[in-house]
Amino acid sequence: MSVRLAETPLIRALPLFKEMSERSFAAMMDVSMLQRFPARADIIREGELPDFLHVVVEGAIDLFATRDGEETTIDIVYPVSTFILAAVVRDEPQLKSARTLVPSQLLMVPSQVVRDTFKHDAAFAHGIVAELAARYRSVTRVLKNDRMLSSAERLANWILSSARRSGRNEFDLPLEKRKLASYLGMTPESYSRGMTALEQYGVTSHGATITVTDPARLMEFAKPALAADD
Amino acid sequence: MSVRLAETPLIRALPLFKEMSERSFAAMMDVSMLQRFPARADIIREGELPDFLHVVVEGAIDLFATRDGEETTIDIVYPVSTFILAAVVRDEPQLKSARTLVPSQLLMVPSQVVRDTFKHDAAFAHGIVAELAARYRSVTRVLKNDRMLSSAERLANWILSSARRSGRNEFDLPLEKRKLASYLGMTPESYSRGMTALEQYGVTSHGATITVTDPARLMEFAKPALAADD
DNA sequence: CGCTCGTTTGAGAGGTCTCAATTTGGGTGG
DNA sequence: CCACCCAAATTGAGACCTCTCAAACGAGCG
Repeated sequence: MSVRLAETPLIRALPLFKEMSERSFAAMMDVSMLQRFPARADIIREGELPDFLHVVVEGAIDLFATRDGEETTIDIVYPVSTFILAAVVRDEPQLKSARTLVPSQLLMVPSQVVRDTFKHDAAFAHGIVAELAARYRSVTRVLKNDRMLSSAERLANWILSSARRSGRNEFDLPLEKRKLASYLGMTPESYSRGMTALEQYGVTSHGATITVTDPARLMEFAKPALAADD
Repeated sequence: MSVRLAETPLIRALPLFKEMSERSFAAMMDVSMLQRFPARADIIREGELPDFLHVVVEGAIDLFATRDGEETTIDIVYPVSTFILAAVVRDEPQLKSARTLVPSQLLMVPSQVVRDTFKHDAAFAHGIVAELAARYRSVTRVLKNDRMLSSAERLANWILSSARRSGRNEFDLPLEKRKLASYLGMTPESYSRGMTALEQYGVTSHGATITVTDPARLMEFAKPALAADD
């Protein structure tokens, strides 16, 4: 029920924990857990009160909402982001469920400890604020894209960001196409057709590999004003 | 360029400021402004860096995004919420524009002061965190509704929340129908048709007054699982 | 080698939007 | 106080996007 001493330096280096006092940090690690999960493991369920703040140390997490058996992916988080921070802070029911997309390692800090700590440790509070603000802006962007872009445009923008992030014009899908489709707010069928439609704007796709053959043309189509500002 | 002494008690009582130190509060008020705006006044524009954190002391604010001349309302904030907090915290471009819906009074705190203060004042940081988390959850709910509900269902849920908030089965629209439609992610035409469709589920509408004649039936239609949890 | 599950393709239905015309309602000035 | 005017709201018709349902295809794995 506590993080091993050997592993604390890794965690200590994360932005969220970097500036907090040694004392608070030690106390927090003492009651936290660093745990590994296999792929597709359910971590939390929508509607429950948050027991832990989760930090993605390694892997990838799918945050999704459910209704009538349907799922929609709200966000996908990678190291070293947190998830369900807002629910922890407010001690209110979680608005989304979470599961691992790939084998992952999570740091789990008891909710009550998080709340107690940031009341006293201004540096930790600062880290929480920065993280919360980042997550907030992320959903806001998703909402804007959903509201103002067609599915093909959302896809185009996603491809552009991915290419930019990878630094090259060719990259591999980091997740199943159906998950990506859900994240982009569309069905797998629409994703597939969208991909076909983008061929004329300089995108080719072979299996899980996507290649942007004509970035300028793709940008012209995507009008990436929205996704750009992060 | 500073809030008058006589007005500080009002502000001091707000959740965001209630627990901060007297010293920080006084210093902050000294460089902040309390300002009145007429209806439909532009307050901030998407894409700009935030100069001030805004607190809605009185009135109502429309937060919207623009693209190709089209607007979509992302959120509507009432006293005593803040807006563009995330952009202020991260000192990054604002993701949305803001304008007053009705004559409003806003407290404007210079961004830099906000950032400096919450680094040192844990109680203020706590307030910021709570506010940020609340806004975050709010957008998350909007996104979930957009993704998983039909426009009529979104409308039904909104009516149910409004009725619940007012404590009665009858209430007046607090804003233009077109704005409400935009907030709910639909066109004015769809709003109008949606309203007609809801008549069979126990909703009548005369002018700006909406009456829920059969709450049970409306809830059955709306399946308010999503909007409920605030 | 044959499953199984994800992906693609096809056909069709449905929801929402656009454009246009009409009606309603609120505000202003005579 | 009333008539007018403008903007908002409603109604209608049609198009478009996206979804649903079904079937075919393909890749990975036992």
